[in-house]
Amino acid sequence: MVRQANKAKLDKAHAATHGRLLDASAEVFAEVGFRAATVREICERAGANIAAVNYHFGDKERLYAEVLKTAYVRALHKYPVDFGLPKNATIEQRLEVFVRSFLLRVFDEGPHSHHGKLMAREMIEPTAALDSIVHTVMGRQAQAIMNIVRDLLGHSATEERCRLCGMSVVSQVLFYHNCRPVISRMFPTMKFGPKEIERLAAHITRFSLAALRNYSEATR
Amino acid sequence: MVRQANKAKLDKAHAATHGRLLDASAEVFAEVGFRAATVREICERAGANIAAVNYHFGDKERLYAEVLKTAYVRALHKYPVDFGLPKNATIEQRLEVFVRSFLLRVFDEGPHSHHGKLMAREMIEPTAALDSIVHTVMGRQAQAIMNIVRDLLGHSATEERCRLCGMSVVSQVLFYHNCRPVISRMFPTMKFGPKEIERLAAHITRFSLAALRNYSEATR
DNA sequence: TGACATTTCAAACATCTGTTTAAAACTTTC
DNA sequence: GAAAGTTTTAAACAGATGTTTGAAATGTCA
Repeated sequence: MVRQANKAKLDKAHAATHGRLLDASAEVFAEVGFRAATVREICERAGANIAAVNYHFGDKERLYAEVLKTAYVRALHKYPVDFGLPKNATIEQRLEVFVRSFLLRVFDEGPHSHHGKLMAREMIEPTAALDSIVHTVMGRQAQAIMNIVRDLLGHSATEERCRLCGMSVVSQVLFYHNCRPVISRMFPTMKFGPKEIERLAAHITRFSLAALRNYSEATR
Repeated sequence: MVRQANKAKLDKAHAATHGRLLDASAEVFAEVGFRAATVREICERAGANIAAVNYHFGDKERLYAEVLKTAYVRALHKYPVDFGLPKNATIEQRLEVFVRSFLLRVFDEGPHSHHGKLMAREMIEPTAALDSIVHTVMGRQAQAIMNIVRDLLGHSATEERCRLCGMSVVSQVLFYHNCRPVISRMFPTMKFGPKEIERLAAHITRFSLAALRNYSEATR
């Protein structure tokens, strides 16, 4: 039996702990991964009881799925694929904007930004939550870079070639984020602040532009 | 008190289980990662008792460190950076050989080849074992690609530019391996057999050659 | 053969983990 | 204000995990 009447305070309390659990668990999941994260640590950071996760989300796995999805959507909303792109942009601008917003998205580490770390872990150890993401939000990103690449290669380029070249662009962005443990051990001076990210964006755009413009002429 | 005398059978028995433990644990560590791997599973596959890991290696962590190091060294020995490179090779050949042997190394999945998977996990969740690897064996690889890049960019290129371009090459190789869960979900037809790896090597070499040859002319 | 060393073994230990439970605290509704 | 519904709480549960232990088995060597 459901009561439709006014129950503001209860709803507010429910939403409050629900939200605190989401925030806290996003933090913990990003820090140590799904498996190593404990519901005890999550609940402690959320200021909630040990049973809160099961009461509000059913189990740890469904909590994680919700965390991953919202982190992805939020990051894509904060840094859209066409972030600040002028109406009649050149193809060079389109590539640069794609690369820069992608970098900003994965490197963003604000209190509500865990998309980069969470996705990096999904790459190595995928969970069930990854499937729905790939086939919904991620597809649009793939289309965006494929269109840019096709315009640069010329429309006679095969689908496979566009795909490979698209991945060559994407790979460069992900490398700096996902392989940071190795990079920072090998080049300890390398930092990843806003200024450095801008330099990275410039390099990746330049490297990729040179490659795509001269791909057909390059002998193997 | 140490006996120096003939103790062949004991030594053999020791070395045998020691080796079986290394093989079995390499398998398990590669499959599920350090944390999710259980010594029970490892010992079962090795046909050894639960206490074998602690007796032979002290603890799980030291076993892992030995597994990682030997896997890396073995892979680099099987596919050296200059794998089949002729004496007076062109710069194009040097790049292609670097890319191909790198791909073969990370994608190799024989019964004794877990280097790729182990290192992919190290990237996301580094253990203490990574430090020693980076500063020994990995440094040589970095030098190899840096030399190739410098020769292609011209010797006036700055150290930072060579570093960035070197990483742009490396990133493409690692992407196809490390991000395979996403790739195979997005493009289910894509396979990674020997033939496909050869095509990948050709693409990455071609893309990178076009980029490096025209890097200085590319406007941003 | 018998004293000693090494390796293997089954069992137990201590700890940690996600989840469940049943009662308590709180809120809403009438 | 009392009944009903909702959320929180502390405690317990059941299973898994790395490690330890002390005895048994196996090998070495004088």
